[in-house]
Amino acid sequence: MLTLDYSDHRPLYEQIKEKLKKLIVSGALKENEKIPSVREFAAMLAINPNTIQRAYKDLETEGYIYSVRAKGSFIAPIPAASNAKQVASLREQFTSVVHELCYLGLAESELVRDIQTIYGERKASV
Amino acid sequence: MLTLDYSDHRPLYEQIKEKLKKLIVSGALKENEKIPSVREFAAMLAINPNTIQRAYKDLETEGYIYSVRAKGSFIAPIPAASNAKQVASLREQFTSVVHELCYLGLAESELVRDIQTIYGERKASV
Amino acid sequence: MLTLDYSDHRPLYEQIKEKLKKLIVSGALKENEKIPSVREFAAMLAINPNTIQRAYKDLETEGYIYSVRAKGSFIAPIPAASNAKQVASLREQFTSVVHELCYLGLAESELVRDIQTIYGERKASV
Amino acid sequence: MLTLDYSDHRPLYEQIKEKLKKLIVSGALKENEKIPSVREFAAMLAINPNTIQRAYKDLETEGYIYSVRAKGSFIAPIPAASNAKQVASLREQFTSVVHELCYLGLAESELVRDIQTIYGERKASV
DNA sequence: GTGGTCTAGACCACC
DNA sequence: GTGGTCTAGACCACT
Repeated sequence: MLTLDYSDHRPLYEQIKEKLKKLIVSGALKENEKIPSVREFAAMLAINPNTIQRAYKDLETEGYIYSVRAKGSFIAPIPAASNAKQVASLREQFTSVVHELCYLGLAESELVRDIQTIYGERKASV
Repeated sequence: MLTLDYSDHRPLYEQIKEKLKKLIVSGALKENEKIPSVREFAAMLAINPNTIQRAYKDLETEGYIYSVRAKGSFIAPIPAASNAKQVASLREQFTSVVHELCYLGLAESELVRDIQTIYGERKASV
Repeated sequence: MLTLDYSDHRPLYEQIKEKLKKLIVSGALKENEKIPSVREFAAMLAINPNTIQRAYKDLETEGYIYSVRAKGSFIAPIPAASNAKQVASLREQFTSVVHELCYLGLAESELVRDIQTIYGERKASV
Repeated sequence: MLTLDYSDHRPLYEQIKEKLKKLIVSGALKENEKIPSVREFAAMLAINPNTIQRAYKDLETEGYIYSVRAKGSFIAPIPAASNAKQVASLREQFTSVVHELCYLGLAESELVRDIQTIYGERKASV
């Protein structure tokens, strides 16, 4: 499902969070789909279950997954009303990265094309 | 010139690097412009000169500034042939953020407009 | 493991970087092999741990080693896609040295033989 | 004739030495050709004549140029018996660079071709 | 015990 | 005065 990169300096739970989040926002994991249990996942990655627990808890707080006691954890539905704070923060990150790519000489058209591709995929899958 | 956030968990030199980089790529600091000396900057921020030294050294190896012994440190000219690895890494970050913003429901047009604004400013300043 | 030359005008951390790099590219140190800890190495060379830290950090950003917090530092796997800038710079150095050796009258065949020996060893060890 | 790079961390006289040496070994400057006087050269580069003096003196010691009092400085003839020490040092540098390029995955044939090109040019010019 | 950050203070080369 | 190196010693996060 995903692989760990020990040469990455971030804590393991952050890596796991990020990779799961990517699978969710990219549409690879669908609404209400079941994800592995904490213990299962920990066994698969050969790490401490607490690390998975922490990642799942954070993702639940951020609204990306939900857990049902004795059932397991599932992908949350796409939020209808988006979190304004979260969007603002991401948009700041977005403009920052665009500034840097512009500085490094990447063509504007390439970025616009990337955006169209991403939005196109999403529409198609909905 | 810039302020430090001691509640931020990232190292001080990373914060300094990031903020200087933003000033450079946004065009606020021009080619060959002198930036404060190591000691001067350290005094302004009330931190140890070694911390500034480290930030400057890193920015120099990344190609954003250059230092001349006994002269000072200066903004580097915009790279003609950009580092392919660096661009690739930033572009990955870009698509990742766009995926997330798309998931959260931000309109495609907003992002495209942001890009046009940023590229427009740069053209205007050249 | 290696010795320092205090009569050399270059900084200690540069000497350490260079010698470790030679051990890596010559194949004396294998992928994922553990190298001495920062403190251990510093004690062996009778220098300050910060100097080793600096050498390790530089080698990590250059992609020759990787460090894992609370685990140690290790030889990085051989890069699949090599850094174009780095190769270009080394190749320039290469042609420059060849020009000089040619000027000094060294036979072309000697250089070609050296190259075949080096590439032969690598193939054999893989 | 040559340009200075203030972002280079080496002393100016070393930069000048290196660039002149390259012009000599590459054949761009021929035997007994006159090179600019110390004061002329210093004026051209807008630097202190002492810096040029130092570069010329070093190049003369190493046998690349010779000076005639009241006449000027000239390119020395190609040495018949080469300095064994110098060749050995360059060859060490050579094998070191080749090892690194091999490690980074550059094809053996590319290096051999480079050598053939360089030696070919020299033969043609003699 | 590991890598990593930061401080304080010294010294060097260069100009 | 500048950038740059090195030391000594403290503290942190993570396992």
